[in-house]
Amino acid sequence: MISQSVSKIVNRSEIHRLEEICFRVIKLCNSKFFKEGVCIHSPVIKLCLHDHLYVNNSLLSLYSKCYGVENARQFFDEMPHRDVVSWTGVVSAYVNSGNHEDALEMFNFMMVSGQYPNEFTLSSVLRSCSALGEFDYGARIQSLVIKHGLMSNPVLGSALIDMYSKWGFTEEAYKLFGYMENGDTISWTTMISSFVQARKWGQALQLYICMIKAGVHPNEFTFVKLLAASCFLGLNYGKLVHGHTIVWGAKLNVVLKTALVDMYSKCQRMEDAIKVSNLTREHDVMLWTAIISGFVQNSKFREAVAAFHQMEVSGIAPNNFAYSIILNACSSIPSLDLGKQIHSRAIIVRLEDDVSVGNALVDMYMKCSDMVEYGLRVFRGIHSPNVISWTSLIAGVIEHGFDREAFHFFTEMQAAGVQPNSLTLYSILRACSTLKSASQLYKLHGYIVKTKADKDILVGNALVDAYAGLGMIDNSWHVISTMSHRDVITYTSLATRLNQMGYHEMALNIIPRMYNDNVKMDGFSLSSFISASAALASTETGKLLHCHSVKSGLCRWNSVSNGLIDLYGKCGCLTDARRTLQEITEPDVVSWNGLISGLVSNGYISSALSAFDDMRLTGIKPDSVTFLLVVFACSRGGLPDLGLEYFWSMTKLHDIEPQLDHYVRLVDLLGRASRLEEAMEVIETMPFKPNALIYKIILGACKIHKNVPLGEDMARRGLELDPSDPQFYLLLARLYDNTGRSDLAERTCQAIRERGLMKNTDKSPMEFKTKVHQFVAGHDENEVEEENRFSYN
DNA sequence: TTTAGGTCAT
Repeated sequence: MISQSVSKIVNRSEIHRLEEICFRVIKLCNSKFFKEGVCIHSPVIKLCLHDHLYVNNSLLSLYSKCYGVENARQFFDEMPHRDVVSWTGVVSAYVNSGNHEDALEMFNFMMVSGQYPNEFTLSSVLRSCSALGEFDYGARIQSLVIKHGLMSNPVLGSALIDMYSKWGFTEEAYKLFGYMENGDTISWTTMISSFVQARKWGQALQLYICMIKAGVHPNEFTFVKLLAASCFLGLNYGKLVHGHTIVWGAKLNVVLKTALVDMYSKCQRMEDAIKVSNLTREHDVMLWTAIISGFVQNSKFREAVAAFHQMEVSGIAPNNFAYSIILNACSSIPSLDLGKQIHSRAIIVRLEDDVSVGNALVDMYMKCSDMVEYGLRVFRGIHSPNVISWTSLIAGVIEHGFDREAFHFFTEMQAAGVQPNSLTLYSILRACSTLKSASQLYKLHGYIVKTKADKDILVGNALVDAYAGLGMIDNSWHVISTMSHRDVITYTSLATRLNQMGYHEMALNIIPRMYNDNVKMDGFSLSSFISASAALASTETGKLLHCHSVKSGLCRWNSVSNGLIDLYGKCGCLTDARRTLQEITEPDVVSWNGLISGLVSNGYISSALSAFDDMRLTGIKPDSVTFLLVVFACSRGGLPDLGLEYFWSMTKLHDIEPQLDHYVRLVDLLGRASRLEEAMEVIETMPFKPNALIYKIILGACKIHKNVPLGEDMARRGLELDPSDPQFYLLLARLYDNTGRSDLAERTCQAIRERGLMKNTDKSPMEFKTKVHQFVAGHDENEVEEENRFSYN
């Protein structure tokens, strides 16, 4: 219709009138942005109005919107005359299409041509500087802004604030904001956005309060940013901001709804999130993605899958974000079947090549499949793997126990020009501990110091833990001393490692270091310290830690109270152990196991079995550890039939499959009760290969029951398993001694010396001999008991 | 011809 009217006018050769009408039509097309507008570019118009600047500038704008920036550029090049609007038009065309390099190049041409920029040009150029991180260029533009006296222009002010914020210079941005008089909604919102980007949530909210006081009206843009801050400030702030959106009459568009959904889901209020999303019918791909993500964050995986399906049914195609999130849900469930289904859909919708989807697939296969091959195959299919792809791969192979391969991938990643980030380093440092590779650790440490990656506490903590995992405690402390700050994880991981190595006193010495460093204990660290005190049977330290747990309220953590029960049990303070259990609001199976263990190891067999009954009466189901304890209790209490009953009740009543340890206890139970034949039958029929301990137990029992042939057989079978274990000889020597065959006992001790088995111990041959005689004198329980002693932690 | 907003991952 437009082209017809224009043609009619051309035929009548009313050129002046045409100019005016064309100008208006183009303006209309520009503002309405409807496709019919493109007919205006017909050659007739171009010929007739070839040197009409205003018309051409409008046409340029239309070209960039309808035909893309390249055509706009071509049109610009053909223009006989250009003014600041023409130049700005083509610069902003490049900016809007994301061609920031070309935008800056065009701006350079403009300056060379002698054309002065205006505020419109400068704000466009600032956007490009911001996007490209062109610090010096941006600073030059700022000086132009100052030179032209445009600092008070709110548009330029906002663009400068935005640029400084994107570079991470929040303070400079705030200074600029302070210089601006008459800030408008946009400049205030930009500054709030700057604080949010810098993770200064509280300052963002404070600035909002100042904004209201200054009489500037917030709008939906402002609230979107405030809601992002509220996610981290907590639900009360989020609700307050939500209330303000209503008070200030902000338009509940799909963007504001998405921000509200995100806030409620991050505050674990999915019901409210859904309620908000249903307030209006408008849903787009980002809103749906936020909803799906919310369900995943709140571990509602079924609902997440349902929402994904609902989104598709509503006619909105899930994008790469939605696919990544739903694959993440598959990893968390974990469900390989669902993951495979989503994978095939991603292929159908051609999102397979998207790097985010690829990364999520690598992660999903690594977490859901028993084999690393699937994940590796997906990884190899990613065109340009980024640091997240590599980290998913490395963390995945480490999880599958391929620590050595992780190092190969780490090297390959760097060779491909991808630099590791904190999480990559965190993962690879874990592999160092597992591989016990000090040389790799030194290399990594060097790299970390060089790249200043240790500024991230995650990396610093991983380094501390890696050195401690290799037993290099001094190096751990050295790293700690070089860290800019330390947190509770720094000290807890070190304490845990020290406990694992048996350096319990060193673990306890961390407490004053933490105190001096103003690092507060949490439930995890306190549990570690309690466990160190328990291992040392240190009632004094234990009681101090108990006091601390009550004062700090950390006794609410079951792991803390359970540690205390264990501690009191090991110290023989069974009244305290029982009281601690009674003070727990909801004791769990570990709490009860702790009490039973304490009672058994202190010889209170009937009390231990009563505690087992009490536990079941309170509705707590016993676990496999409980049965190790009760069978052991029966063994020590000389109650073989009851022990057998408990043992068989595991499968019959409690659906717990006995493990090798349970069979060891069972053999011990029967051996102590002189039921050696039954014990041997257990060994022959159990679904596990006997271990050395089980032979030692029978061998010990043979001594008591003076069964030399069986004892010799057990020693022979045991030595087949481990010929270098001197205990078999020692136990055999005891058996011979006990049956009056001191000649054979002496010959057996001789064998120990001849075979050089003493080097495995710290003791001299004489001490060994004495020890053997000590056994004979009746203290013989200790030697096997040492290994046989129950440890449930 | 110019300025501010929402969904993902290791």
